[in-house]
Amino acid sequence: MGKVVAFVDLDYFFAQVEEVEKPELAGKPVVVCVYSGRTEDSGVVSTANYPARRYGVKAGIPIKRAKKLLPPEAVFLPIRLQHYTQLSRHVMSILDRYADRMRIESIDEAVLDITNRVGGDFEKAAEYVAGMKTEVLRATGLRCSVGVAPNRVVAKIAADISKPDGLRVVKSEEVEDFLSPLPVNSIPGIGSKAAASLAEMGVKTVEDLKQLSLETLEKLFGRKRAEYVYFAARGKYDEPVEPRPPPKQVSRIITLKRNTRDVDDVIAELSRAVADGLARMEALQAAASRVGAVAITSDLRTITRQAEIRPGASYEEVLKILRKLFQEILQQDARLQLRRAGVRFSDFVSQAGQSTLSGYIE
DNA sequence: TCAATGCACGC
DNA sequence: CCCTTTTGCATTGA
Repeated sequence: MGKVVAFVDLDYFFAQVEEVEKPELAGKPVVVCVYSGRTEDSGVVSTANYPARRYGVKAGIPIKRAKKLLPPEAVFLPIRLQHYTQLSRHVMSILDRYADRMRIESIDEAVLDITNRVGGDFEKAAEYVAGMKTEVLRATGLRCSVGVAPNRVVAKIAADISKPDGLRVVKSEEVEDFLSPLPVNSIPGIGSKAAASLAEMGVKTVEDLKQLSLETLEKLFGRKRAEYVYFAARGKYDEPVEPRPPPKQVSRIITLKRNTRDVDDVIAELSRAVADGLARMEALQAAASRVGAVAITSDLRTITRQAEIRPGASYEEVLKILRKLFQEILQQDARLQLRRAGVRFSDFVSQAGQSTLSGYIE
């Protein structure tokens, strides 16, 4: 028997949370912002609600540009990530009760295998999922969009298309007709770069994409991605719904008050992020054996350097190594100015003889 | 095999 | 006209 998979996506999540908690925002454009602290209004839009989107405001655009696009009644709020995380957990705990197996994809997305819950029946799935949406709404005030399909890729696309507050079921026999007319970038994993190279070849829709051989795709995307795209375009990319494994790396990045090539400045401004990253590692019960410096230059290029550390290295030890790494980066080009700086912990090793390395053999 | 880079995707 | 943050993965080049 084929699977029944539901993909749940909380609508414009962060902005929706603000709307739910502040009824006076009703009907107004709401923009949740990541302020970088460099100047007043420097930073980007994290999420915008639908009234704001009508003016062309969306995730990723500069706050300044959003202010120009929107009328005076628009409301700009700073991101409250911890709060959204709490609400997300609440929602996920509800969703979990509706699933045979669930995978939390991100703060606002989850994939549920509901095959047994609905006896493999897509008609039943529609009602079942509608009930789930209602419970989430009653418990939290939040609306979500849900796609139901035989696998997670198609389910995600169905959820995307149904937004906001949507519910779209795509039965097995409907999958091909559902996918064919969609633009190639509807497929998760095909972003702007991949879509652009495909467009150059005249490939615009999933139907067009299906005409390309595995070999052609391989030349465009490399082996792994080609295989994924090949099957995804046919609605046949399938994998079991399994919980997300623990993170393999922890990183923190900050925007510097001003561009600099002074290592002391960089380290001073980065220190809080380092402490924060170490706290996250502690919470994960993980110890890194590598640490990396991430430098973003004034022209927004990214340069990275890594070094080995003693797993469980202290804050001071980490700062010392980071200082060396940033020095290396700056020395490679005397003209470099850093705009942003970050730290990355990776290559985790865990205690008690366990190994996080997948290739580990007893 | 390792280090560095780039793409994707999310908000 | 301005440019945040986090993680995973694949490719590339040595």
